[in-house]
Amino acid sequence: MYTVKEVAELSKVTVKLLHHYHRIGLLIPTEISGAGYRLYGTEALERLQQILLYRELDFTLEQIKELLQGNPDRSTILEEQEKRIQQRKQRLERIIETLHKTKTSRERGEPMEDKELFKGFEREEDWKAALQEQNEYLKETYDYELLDSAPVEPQHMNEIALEGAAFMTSMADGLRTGRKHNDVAVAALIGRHLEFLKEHGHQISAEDFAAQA
Amino acid sequence: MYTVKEVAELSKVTVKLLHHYHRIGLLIPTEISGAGYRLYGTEALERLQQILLYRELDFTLEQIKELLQGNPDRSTILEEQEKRIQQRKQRLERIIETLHKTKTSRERGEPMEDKELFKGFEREEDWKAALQEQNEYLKETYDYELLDSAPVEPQHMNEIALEGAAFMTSMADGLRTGRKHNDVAVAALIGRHLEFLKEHGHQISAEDFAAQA
DNA sequence: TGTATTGCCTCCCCTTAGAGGAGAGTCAAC
DNA sequence: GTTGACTCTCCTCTAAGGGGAGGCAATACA
Repeated sequence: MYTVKEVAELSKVTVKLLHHYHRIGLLIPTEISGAGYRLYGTEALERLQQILLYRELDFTLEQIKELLQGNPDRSTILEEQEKRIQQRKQRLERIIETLHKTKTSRERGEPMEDKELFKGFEREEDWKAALQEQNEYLKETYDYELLDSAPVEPQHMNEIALEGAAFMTSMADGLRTGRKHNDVAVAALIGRHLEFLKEHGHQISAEDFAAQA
Repeated sequence: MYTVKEVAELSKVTVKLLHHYHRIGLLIPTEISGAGYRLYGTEALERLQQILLYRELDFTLEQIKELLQGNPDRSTILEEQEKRIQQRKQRLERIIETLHKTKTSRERGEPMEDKELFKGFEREEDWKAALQEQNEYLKETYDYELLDSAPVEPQHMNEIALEGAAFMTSMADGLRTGRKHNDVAVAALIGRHLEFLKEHGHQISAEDFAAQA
């Protein structure tokens, strides 16, 4: 059992926030001591983690409350949350792209089109639609190419293509920003990539991958 | 010159927000028409872009105002903004990491340490410090690890590293500029890459390479 | 030329997600 | 038994807008 201050330190939030979440019924302490002190157990901490994740995704506290009460299946929630965070990351990537364009066009003295200035600032719904479009485009070109090789399920291939693209962009980004080869983020990235390949039947040893890389 | 609605559509914000930014003196229209209509020119749009970027980085509007008035050098601002966005992206990556850990430890039924639950939720300053630490740690372990594997000639490794880097950058560049997978330049690039690998004793068939790619 | 629609304005109040602080009780340690 | 750190409730304050009313302005079209 943790007190407010302990929870606050553990989760890097303020005590005020815990009060607030209690008051609005979003995170009720596991137990209240005789003196009225809030005491939180592990399951409350887990709930707090969920809350903070959802908050990171710009859900309102009201929405978070619903999400957490309607759906008791934590794994599904986690899946969803990851998808949304990935989307958000991609949005940031797109903003970075726009930033780059702005910088280079400015160096060259070429003016940018006004509407170009705002790519990446779409609301997430628009953004989702745009992704959808691109996915379809990929599927098409991808299917076309595939006629020469083995037939595949589009669903499956799509997944692979997306993973690959994500991997490449992330790596390229790392190179561009001078992130070191031994950075933890890079290692994690590669780890996931290899795991993904393995899962999809293209096993490759870390050594071979390293040699090629 | 654009009216509020036009600017709103261009930049995907609401008219209300433009009113608001005008009222607090953050974004003053280039001109006010006889009837009191707000009219925005390109330089106002550029300022709006800056504002939205800073907002994305969680600066308060007050801070943004200062940043934009104190420093007239747009390029420096852009540089800074990109750094911060990159940092933010890395923070998201770390959160994703934590999410993954939570998921797998949950699948295996192993409980997670309470404090582990909150990695990635640090405020950005803490977060920067943590990254620094980890980098150093990795550098150490990396050197350490290398002792166990085969000794290599730096000359040779260098060559390979250079080829690899060149290949990656070229590919990344291609992706970024939307060059198609079946572009002749890409094919040539891949051809050279495969040949290089072969020469250096890491033969890989075109099929395997394609599968992995 | 009139009329309808759409767009714009100001003004005022509402909301969300907390932060700040006052005043008072509680706990642990020396 | 006192002190210092911690906790509680209650109240007010803030930032960043959103909603809507009431009233001009501009455009479209018949």
